[in-house]
Amino acid sequence: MTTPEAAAPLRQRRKQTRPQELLDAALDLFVEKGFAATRSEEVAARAGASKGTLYLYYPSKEELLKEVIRHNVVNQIAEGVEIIRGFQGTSSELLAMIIRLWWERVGETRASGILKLMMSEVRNFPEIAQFYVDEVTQPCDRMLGALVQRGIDRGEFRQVAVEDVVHALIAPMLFLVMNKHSLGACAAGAKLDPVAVIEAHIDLVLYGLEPRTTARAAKQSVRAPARKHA
Amino acid sequence: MTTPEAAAPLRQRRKQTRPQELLDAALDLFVEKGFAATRSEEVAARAGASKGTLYLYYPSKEELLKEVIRHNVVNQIAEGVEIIRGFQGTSSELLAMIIRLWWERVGETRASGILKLMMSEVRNFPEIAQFYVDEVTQPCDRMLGALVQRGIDRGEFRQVAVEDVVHALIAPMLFLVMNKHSLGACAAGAKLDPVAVIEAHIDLVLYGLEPRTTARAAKQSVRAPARKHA
DNA sequence: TACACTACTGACTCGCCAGTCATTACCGAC
DNA sequence: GTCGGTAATGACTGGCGAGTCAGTAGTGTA
Repeated sequence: MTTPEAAAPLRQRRKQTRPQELLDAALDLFVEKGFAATRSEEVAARAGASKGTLYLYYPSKEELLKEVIRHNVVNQIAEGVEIIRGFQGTSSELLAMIIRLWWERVGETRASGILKLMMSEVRNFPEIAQFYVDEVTQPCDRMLGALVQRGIDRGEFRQVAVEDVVHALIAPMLFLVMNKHSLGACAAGAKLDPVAVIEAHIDLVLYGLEPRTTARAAKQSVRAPARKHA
Repeated sequence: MTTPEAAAPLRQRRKQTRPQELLDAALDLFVEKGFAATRSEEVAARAGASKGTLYLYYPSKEELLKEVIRHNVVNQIAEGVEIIRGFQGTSSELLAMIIRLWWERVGETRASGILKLMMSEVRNFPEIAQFYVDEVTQPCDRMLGALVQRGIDRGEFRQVAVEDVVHALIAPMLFLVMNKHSLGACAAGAKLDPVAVIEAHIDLVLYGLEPRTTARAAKQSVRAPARKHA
């Protein structure tokens, strides 16, 4: 029962770092347990603060959620746009690079939790949904759409329904992120090897996008009776 | 203040149909609002019953959730296995058929909500997670793995990392279901055309799986420095 | 050392909701 | 029709958790 010689103060005054620490704790817990099932005191505790401190920085649990989203969504798009604009190589290389880069910068990081959070909670917060669609989903679709169109224009990709192919491209990223934050995180035998899946996806898709050069390829594709898009 | 001439009884006795009605109501609400944010009285109300009636059939909210999962998961796999076993045509046709059929029988129906429910809630219920992985995820992976392997064995598909390709195949299904139950359900401009995306996916993937016949195809694929699987 | 200022704390309040159970309404048997 | 059994009800309780605020402890200044 002795006092440690260099006892840290029981209360720490860290006005500068609190907001970020609280946001990080909130993101982790909201992703793990869901918004409604997370108690605000837990968030504070994980950030090393008390409940009162949390409410000092964020006026309500819902505002905290909104701030978590806003904070983690900013800057996720601009970088990708710049990369595409300045890129010199083939569209295949560019597409593969963008996919790998996204996984490295977002998929593997804490920020990927935002995706799960959106999918899980968004129907209870329609304003957040609209914000996310406008600021993330649509810019992202446009960016990838431009990339695929670039490939078609340069003769590197065959003619495809750009908009729909974009969604088929994105899907495995969502799949991996959801796995990481749900089944993969808590059930035996459900954890995937993200890099392997990504490489399989890139391989499949780039080959699938190549201009058709064989007679067999041109006619053997199994088509549906009707297509919506040209 | 007159009594209607053919007044329906204020209390309806329907012991046979109650459980199913309660499960349906619970599934809808859990998918829409999340488990924790759904009040048990809401579930009862949507099923046209009172809270007491709900607890007459299910001992707790959590048991209700488990029953919702169990009830909707049964029989989802067996049918697919039978179709594959008896199929005579090419593996491409089979793969395309399975994907379209799944969308028709599961993706488009209320049962697809189970997928969102699992993704969103499962970390709070590890036993459910394990049950789902054992009963759904893994059988499904094995089934599709067998299908892809069939294609490779018959020379219809090129050599690929079967396990990883399977996940790349499944991903757009998850993507569409999540869209349907989250952003697509509540934000303007986020709704997808599932059939178009599925057809783009099938087209891309079947072409991507074809044996490589051109010299260009064999060498131009953009490969990662290292692959985990053979 | 003393003081003023402010970041921080956690016991408290109050409303909400899971789960209960005494009462009520329905229905088939006679 | 009436009676016994049971399906259904909803007011009630107990506990939990979001949000508050009077008090406390750290920090800069003189």
